[in-house]
Amino acid sequence: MEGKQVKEDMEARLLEGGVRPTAMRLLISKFMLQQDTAVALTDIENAFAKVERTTIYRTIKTFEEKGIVHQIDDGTGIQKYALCEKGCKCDIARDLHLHFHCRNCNQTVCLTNYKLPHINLPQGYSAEDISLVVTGICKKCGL
Amino acid sequence: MEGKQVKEDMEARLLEGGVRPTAMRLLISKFMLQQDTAVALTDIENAFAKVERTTIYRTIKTFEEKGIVHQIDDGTGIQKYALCEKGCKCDIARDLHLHFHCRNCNQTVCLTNYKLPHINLPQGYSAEDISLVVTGICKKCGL
DNA sequence: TTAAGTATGCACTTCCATTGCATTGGATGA
DNA sequence: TCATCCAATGCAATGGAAGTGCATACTTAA
Repeated sequence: MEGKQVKEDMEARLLEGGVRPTAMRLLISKFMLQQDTAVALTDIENAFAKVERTTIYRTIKTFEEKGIVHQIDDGTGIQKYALCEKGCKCDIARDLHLHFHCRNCNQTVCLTNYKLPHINLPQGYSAEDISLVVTGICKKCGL
Repeated sequence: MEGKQVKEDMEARLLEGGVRPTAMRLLISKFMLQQDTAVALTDIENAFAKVERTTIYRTIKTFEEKGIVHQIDDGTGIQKYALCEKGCKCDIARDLHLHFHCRNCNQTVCLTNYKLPHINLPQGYSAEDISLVVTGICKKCGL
């Protein structure tokens, strides 16, 4: 029952984003929903051994274009992704948030409650996107 | 005369950082000093066609370890580097600054006058490094 | 001048992102 | 129901950048 609910939710969300909710896409999006950290392509690949890398790659790209996931560059050089929150428009002031990368466990999390501070820019510069990544030791590793 | 001054300055700076000021290292550091944007390995490689990639790579790594340059991850997936300012200890509150990446000209600059705002973290998390990159249109491209 | 340690050059590997093309599958209209 | 079309998926291959092992050249100090 819970599973079914989740499935329907994700399905609605994909449709809303203009993405056809294929089995593959539901699978991948549900997987991402279950994670509490940002995932790399390889993570998804490992979770679904049978699925082609390319498929995952393109699925994620589609999600990204449609605003279903956002990309995170945590400084490791490996692209990570996390589901956007509901109603997210990736608006700088309202939706973008802080990311934390733990150098010990190598995991990256979205701190969605920690929005970006206001940032001043020199005259003539215009901001379209902001990436704020704090690196250090996370709660789990810091004990 | 100016050139000589620069050379001596850089030499002093390398020595200060505990790096032997070889011809190669002076060359590379001086090149970086002249740039007003962060440079990628490839940029340096192109500037000095005769020099081995690996040498540049290791030179930069050395610089980075000794706190002479800092690495910038501007979201392009390509590592960029810029000289630290004098007296920089890469201290979060005092030295770290904002980076701006222009999606038009693809250049990344250090806005050293724009220090990082204070950032709150959830209980249990500790910050060691912060990367703040704003993407958008720079002054030159925005006209 | 020689020995030791460091820096540089060359060749090679690995990892991940990305693309082209063939194939499958699902929606749609006849 | 069947034919058709387009989107999604799978497979193979490419490309770009980071990184490493080893041989050689250079510097410094004894």
